[in-house]
Amino acid sequence: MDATVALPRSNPLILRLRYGADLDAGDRAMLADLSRGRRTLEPQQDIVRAGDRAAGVHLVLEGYAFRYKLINDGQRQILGLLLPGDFCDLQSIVLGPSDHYIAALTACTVADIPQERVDALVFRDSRLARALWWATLVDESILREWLASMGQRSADKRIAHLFCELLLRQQLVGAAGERECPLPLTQPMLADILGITTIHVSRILRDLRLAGLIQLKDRRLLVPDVARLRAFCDFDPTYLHLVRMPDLGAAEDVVRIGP
Amino acid sequence: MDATVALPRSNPLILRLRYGADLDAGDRAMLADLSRGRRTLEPQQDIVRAGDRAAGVHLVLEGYAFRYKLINDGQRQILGLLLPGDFCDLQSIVLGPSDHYIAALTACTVADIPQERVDALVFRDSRLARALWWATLVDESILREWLASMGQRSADKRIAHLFCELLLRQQLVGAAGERECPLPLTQPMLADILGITTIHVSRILRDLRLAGLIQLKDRRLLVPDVARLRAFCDFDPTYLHLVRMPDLGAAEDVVRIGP
DNA sequence: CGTGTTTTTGAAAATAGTCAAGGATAGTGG
DNA sequence: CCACTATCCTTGACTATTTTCAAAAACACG
Repeated sequence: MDATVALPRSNPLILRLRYGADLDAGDRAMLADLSRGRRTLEPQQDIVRAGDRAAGVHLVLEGYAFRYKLINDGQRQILGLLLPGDFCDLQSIVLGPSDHYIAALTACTVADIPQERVDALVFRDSRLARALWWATLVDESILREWLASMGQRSADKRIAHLFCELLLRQQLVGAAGERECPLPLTQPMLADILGITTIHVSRILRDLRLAGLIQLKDRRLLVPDVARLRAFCDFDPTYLHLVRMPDLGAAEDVVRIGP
Repeated sequence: MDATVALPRSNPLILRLRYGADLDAGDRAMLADLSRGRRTLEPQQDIVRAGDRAAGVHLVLEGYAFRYKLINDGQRQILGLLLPGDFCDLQSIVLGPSDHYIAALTACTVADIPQERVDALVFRDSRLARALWWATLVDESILREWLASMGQRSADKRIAHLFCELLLRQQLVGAAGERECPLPLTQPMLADILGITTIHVSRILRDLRLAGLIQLKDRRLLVPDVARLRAFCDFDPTYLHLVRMPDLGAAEDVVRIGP
């Protein structure tokens, strides 16, 4: 990491919450302050284990993490991907012991935020509380879209939809270009996201490549024609709730998110 | 709060929130007060439409409702079932326009709660805010379990798991016996919950019946041996978060929830 | 350079979907 | 009370999708 301290400008949490509420400089300072106690994790290292009674909350600052559950005899379902600016387990302060695992997907840095500091934000300051609540509700909304995808979309559209989502979500925190982004997911992991086998993932990715919809190289995804991929899988970003609510103030610094 | 006044004992919201926080009589009175302006809905009638900018929030008091999304050319994925005591759209106060539909499943009565009253609870009173937040987080937890079920469980275990969940959730609000409960879901609806076809649902229900795991009659589910059904589908109710957190006070009136 | 994981492919088997049709059920209006 | 309609439920035969099993090629890393 480079020597000149972490700038609020590039703080992924602040970037993420822009759509959740109209934060002033003081709010942003408080959020930036949450990112202080950072820690680096190896890929595959657990951040939260099912049953853990958390002493605090974790915030992803760099890299990817993911939620998962283990069903039956060790089958893994990945329940969500956590990008920079995403809280891992904000729910634990209210819900108690986690019902699922969270692990680093890539090498990543997370902030460990002590319980009291979160309590102070969530239960006392209503504007920041609202912003944080917004973030967890967007997570829930993504979960609903994944469930709908799993139930109703064919496997190829399911992958395409996931790629559209990841491209967009990474753009939001400045981690992606217009048409390409990091994609540190192996095929076994994609399989555990999509609920299909690794072998099937391989075949479908080949088909998408042959159809000219995507290119994969060096753990990066390139989408030659974003509009075409979106049309293919019927991608509608409404569920990411990136439109600021009118009564929350002027949207001075809203980022453009698409074509 | 004295015993003569309106039914806090049978108020489904109060029953539901027992696990979310330790509410005193005043809290319970406020919650009971939310159930005042009630309205009756026909089956299939929409409560919330995707895109709606809600003027308030809806709470199910009697009957079932359900969330759903429409994908592509009208395929429906059911995203959750709402039982008495469940909020339909608490998220809308923070998230803005809904990204999905909510409709009555059976005839049901809902309370329409104006925005300001919810704001007053959610953003000012921290104990009730916590209880309400807990409820939305349990919803999210159920959603995660459904996603895991969809991705990793075979169709027969998926149905069995859903039945275990419904039996238990209805017991929590006093709507079910030890081994049986209402099941107002048609097979086409089950299909849209489970992401399989109606025909397949029919065949699997027959198999479960033949295996002696369930009985269906008059829109009711009877489970002859709950432990056996739970074992069959690996049902673990942890995800419903029915264990009161230790630091929230004594669990004087916690209900037993299974063997 | 070897070792382990990831990716790819082929062929067989299992699971789930499609098409078609008949029976059951509930509600409607005569 | 009965026909009439619509939806729901069930079954059979066929098809498509996805998994399983097996094996080899590509790649990453110490």
